[in-house]
Amino acid sequence: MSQKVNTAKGTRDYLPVEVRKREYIFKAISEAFQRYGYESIETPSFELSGTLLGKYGEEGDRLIFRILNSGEKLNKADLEALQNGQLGKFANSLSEKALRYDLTVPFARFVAQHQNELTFPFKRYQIQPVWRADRPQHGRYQEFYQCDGDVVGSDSLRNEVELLQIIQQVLQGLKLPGFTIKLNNRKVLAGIAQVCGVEQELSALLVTLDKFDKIEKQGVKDELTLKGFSSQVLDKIEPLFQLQGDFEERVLQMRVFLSGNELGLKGLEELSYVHSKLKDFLPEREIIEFDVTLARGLNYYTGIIIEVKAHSVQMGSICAGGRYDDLTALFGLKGLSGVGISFGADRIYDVLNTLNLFPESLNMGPEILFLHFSEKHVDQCDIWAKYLRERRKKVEVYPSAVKLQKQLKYANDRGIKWVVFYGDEEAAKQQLILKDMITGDQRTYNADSWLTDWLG
RNA sequence: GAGGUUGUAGCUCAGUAGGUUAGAGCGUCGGAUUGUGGUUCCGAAGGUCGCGGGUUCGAAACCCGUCUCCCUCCCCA
Repeated sequence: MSQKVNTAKGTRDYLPVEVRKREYIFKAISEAFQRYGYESIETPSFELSGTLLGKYGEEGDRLIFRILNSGEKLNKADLEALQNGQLGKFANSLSEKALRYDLTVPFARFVAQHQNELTFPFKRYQIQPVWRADRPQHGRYQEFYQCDGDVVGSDSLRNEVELLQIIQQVLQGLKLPGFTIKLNNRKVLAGIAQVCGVEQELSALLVTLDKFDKIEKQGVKDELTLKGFSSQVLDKIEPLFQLQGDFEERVLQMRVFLSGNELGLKGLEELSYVHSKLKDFLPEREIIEFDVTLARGLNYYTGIIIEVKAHSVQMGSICAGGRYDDLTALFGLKGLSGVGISFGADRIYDVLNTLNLFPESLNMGPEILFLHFSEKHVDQCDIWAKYLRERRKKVEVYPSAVKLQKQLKYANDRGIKWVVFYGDEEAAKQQLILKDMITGDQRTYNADSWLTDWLG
């Protein structure tokens, strides 16, 4: 290699062994969704800027990759805006398309656009890459795959329950030893703000509250003080840091905190309902946790908020989601409530890799390789190979008659278990040798009957 | 978007008071073994020292810029 080459920042290549592992994850997720009747859809990699901009909060727009206009359209560049330092306006004049930032907003657009072609409640899953102009860090990429499942057109909490079951099944299916599903509810958070009389500063309060697990109580208080919250408010929220016990016990404590606040109590009721239903389904409900400080979630969430973290590995959340009552309204379709979750496939990959949880079988290549002695004998090998492939075996015939040492090394490197020796010596005796590359054992078979003998 | 850090062979890394021809291990390739791999032994190939500029008689090393890596914010899968 004479020139230094690299993938772009925050992106990476996937070698065959990595693709096998990724497909293992995708398969676990898509099969789980399918078992619950979700249909797969796809949307374009990029959308009109207007579809995406403004949907993810003020910070969100900054992280959206913009696609530069090409050709004559560049003449539309608003140089005046540039002169005046209006960078946002200038950027908009240069770009009218953007790479999707997540799968939820494009899905909302999709539902609004195809409302007459869909049957509601509509359940879909979608596995595609998304792009964020974020600064790469451990477990954070600029291109990564999300695996979303959403239900729109039903406000039943049974959908939440179903999605949580799916999460549990996927993660259990992937043999993840431990994980915590944290739940909260936007209504509870709104209730907290109302009780404290800071409804106007709701999002400022939530952003800080959400950092509780990281910066702890004092850190939260310091930051809130810095943001101008009064000491009365700080005193008022004190009980939020003192919650103890299991899910229901915490709900009870919050009932006291939110007593008289209709919205907040409604949120608690929802949480309680979801938790009680899960009890019937999930064998290990202790992994379900009520976390009042969980505020994370995009600003379109209105109900339940979900976040999942893996145990015994330091990594951000591997799955997140929530209910959004009005997302499609932004695209002209009102009165349609949705709830969804999003698995972070790349993070799940990193977790499974770190904990060495991928099955050993993923390292295996084709099952059997026919060594190539000469064109004369390889024709017979092709016939056998065809027979085996028709029986769903992964089979290779080495392409040329290079020295055996090289062919065996090839088999070894590829993780091929069986190799077949069929050269002059074997052909003369109407035999072949089958060698087990793992144990090193080899056995002679009759060339006419080995297939049935070996296949059993 | 703000701050910090890193970059030498395919990989992991040595290499500074600036000084001939930039090294090792692993991997790769060839041979020992022209019909037996994963072990061993011998040998070989492989580097614009991230990129661009500057300081200097002389830069992998010092300075500036840029890109990348990793980290802290921000935000999030």
